[in-house]
Amino acid sequence: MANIQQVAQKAGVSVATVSRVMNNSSSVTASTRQKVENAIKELNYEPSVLGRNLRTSESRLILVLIPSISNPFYTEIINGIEDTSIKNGYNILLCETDSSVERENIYLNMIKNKLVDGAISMDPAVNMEKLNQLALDYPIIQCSEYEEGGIIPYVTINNELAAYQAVKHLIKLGHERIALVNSDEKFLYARQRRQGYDRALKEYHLPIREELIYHTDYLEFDYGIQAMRKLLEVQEKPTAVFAVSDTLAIGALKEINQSGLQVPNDIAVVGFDKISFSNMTNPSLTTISQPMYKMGCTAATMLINSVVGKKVENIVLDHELVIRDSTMG
Amino acid sequence: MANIQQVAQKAGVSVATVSRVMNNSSSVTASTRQKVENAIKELNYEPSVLGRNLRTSESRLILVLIPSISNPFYTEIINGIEDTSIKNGYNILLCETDSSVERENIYLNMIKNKLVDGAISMDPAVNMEKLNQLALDYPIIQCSEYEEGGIIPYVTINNELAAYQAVKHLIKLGHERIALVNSDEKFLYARQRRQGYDRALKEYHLPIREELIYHTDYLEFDYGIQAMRKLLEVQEKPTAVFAVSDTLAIGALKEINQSGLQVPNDIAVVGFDKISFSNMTNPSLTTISQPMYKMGCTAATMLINSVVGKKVENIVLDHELVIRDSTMG
DNA sequence: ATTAAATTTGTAATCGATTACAAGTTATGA
DNA sequence: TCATAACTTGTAATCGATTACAAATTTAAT
Repeated sequence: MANIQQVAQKAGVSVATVSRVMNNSSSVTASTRQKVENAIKELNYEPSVLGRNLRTSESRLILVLIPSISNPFYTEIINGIEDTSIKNGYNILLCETDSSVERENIYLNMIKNKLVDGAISMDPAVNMEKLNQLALDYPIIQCSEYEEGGIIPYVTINNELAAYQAVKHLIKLGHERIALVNSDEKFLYARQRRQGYDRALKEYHLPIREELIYHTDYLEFDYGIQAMRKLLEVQEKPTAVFAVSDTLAIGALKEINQSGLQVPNDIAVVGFDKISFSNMTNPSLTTISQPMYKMGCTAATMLINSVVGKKVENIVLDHELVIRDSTMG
Repeated sequence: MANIQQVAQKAGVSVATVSRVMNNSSSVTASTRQKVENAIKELNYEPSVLGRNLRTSESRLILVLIPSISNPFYTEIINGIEDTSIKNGYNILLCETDSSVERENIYLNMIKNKLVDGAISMDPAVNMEKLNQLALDYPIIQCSEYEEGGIIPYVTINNELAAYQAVKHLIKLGHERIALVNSDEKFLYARQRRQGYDRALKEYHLPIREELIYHTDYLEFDYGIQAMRKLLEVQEKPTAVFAVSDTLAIGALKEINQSGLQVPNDIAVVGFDKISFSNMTNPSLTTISQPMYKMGCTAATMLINSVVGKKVENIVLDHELVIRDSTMG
């Protein structure tokens, strides 16, 4: 690969002029510009991003941290982030942390090293201490999961309200024994969805039965199966299940079918996220639709604003209850 | 962020010595090493990857190109790539091309710009001309999809054999009208799987009926539904369907259920890939299991070998037919 | 004690760009 | 025509590391 001096030499100009042509910054005569452009073409020159970034200390690269690429919830968000970033001349660097502090550190250090201009974190298990510390010096946005009262700007939905509406929908259908398949309540979204569940039950004077509340360690299908298996062992079985993710809900669906019961007649199921697969199950899944693409776009916009020095505000987006066959056959 | 000269000054040594401590290359006395390490700790110094890479022209970053993050097929491969990379001191940069030449170029240019040390491509729609040209100068590996007789090393499975076995399985169960839901045969894997399908039918003296072969433009669920809808309109309906991806097969399953027919009694279904969802459908999906994790590991190993200058050979990994409920109720 | 060999440390060039400032060139107006 | 303003171009410093090579120091051998 040719470098800028070779181009300058071939064009018979200085490196400064070549740089000016590349960035069409200050004025260059048409004739010299032509000479330089010819040299560039002849040598097939492309500027070294490394050299440039070292000098300008910007990379036009955005770090996106996700816990796991296998969770379909993130895919739409990422599409939003990517589209918005590219539109603004940034590229994204997608990094899977597996919720491992070690990996997370490797990636977060990129921001200190000027390898990226900022980061969007979507990992609920992120090391908030480290993130807050970094956020003092560098642009960081939290997407979907966040810290209440923290210093890092975030985009999210109203989890409490969404859960409330999901459960209320079940209650309106006549259900009284409604199970909750939640994840670990160390996560804020889990606590918020739990609050919504509680509020709906209280509002309709239904008791909160601990035996109908199950916590899983992970959001994968298998854990949904596990959860449902336990819930079906309860003396008075639930007639409806609200799971805090579609993956869990689909696992539950599978286990209910397996046990010979019918959805929604014997047990109704509601999920959360509206992942694309939620429409492929049999029956199709009632779920809360998060505006995932828009969330991604918003997060990216916020981050880029933050990178260029603008002040950004927290944003709460609207969600929607999507009623399908798993609650109304 | 402190830089190396500040550390040198604080420790009362030269920058060269600091660099030596950082890379524990040549010998440094215990006492000076101590001084430097103290200074590093005090200033909270972390070396600039940009400066280092510019000098050494290596980044210890690997580019991974996938067409779409929403296809679950890639997730396990990526896990394999990531684990192997990290074990060898490399990090990965995951990039979604959406099979867009423009985006692809942006990312592929990173390799010329020394932002990454090499690339693993998994995009069947990749611009082979550009990729081949790059491969002359830089380490590149193709994973899963590849070019026959090309110059780029690849890791894959025997697609023809896998398809042959899948169809043979259906034939052995007594099926004679077996539909094929294929993707565009401009892709090598599609042509190979088609060959396997043809071979199995021929071997058992069954006719190849064009009306039972459907090509889709994309691999998403919706296209499986579309395909099945068409196939159900055929005069003599198929009694079995072989789809070249699980996502398509799951779409087909959904459409069969929707139309009131039973899987596998009315129509049997076989997929390809063994994505994690394939076990969540009702009934669970018979499918070809690709060793995705291992494929990822292999691709990463090959690339790293290539980066350090070793010669690498093409590798064909073993697959497996996983028989589940969608073919044998 | 003296010299040679081995080890440790420092100086300065280098990677490939950008950019302030200086210098050179052209255009403008009296 | 000449002074001045406006515009082009070039020189050289800079970003933050690594690393030959040189210099200084320590160790070993006589």
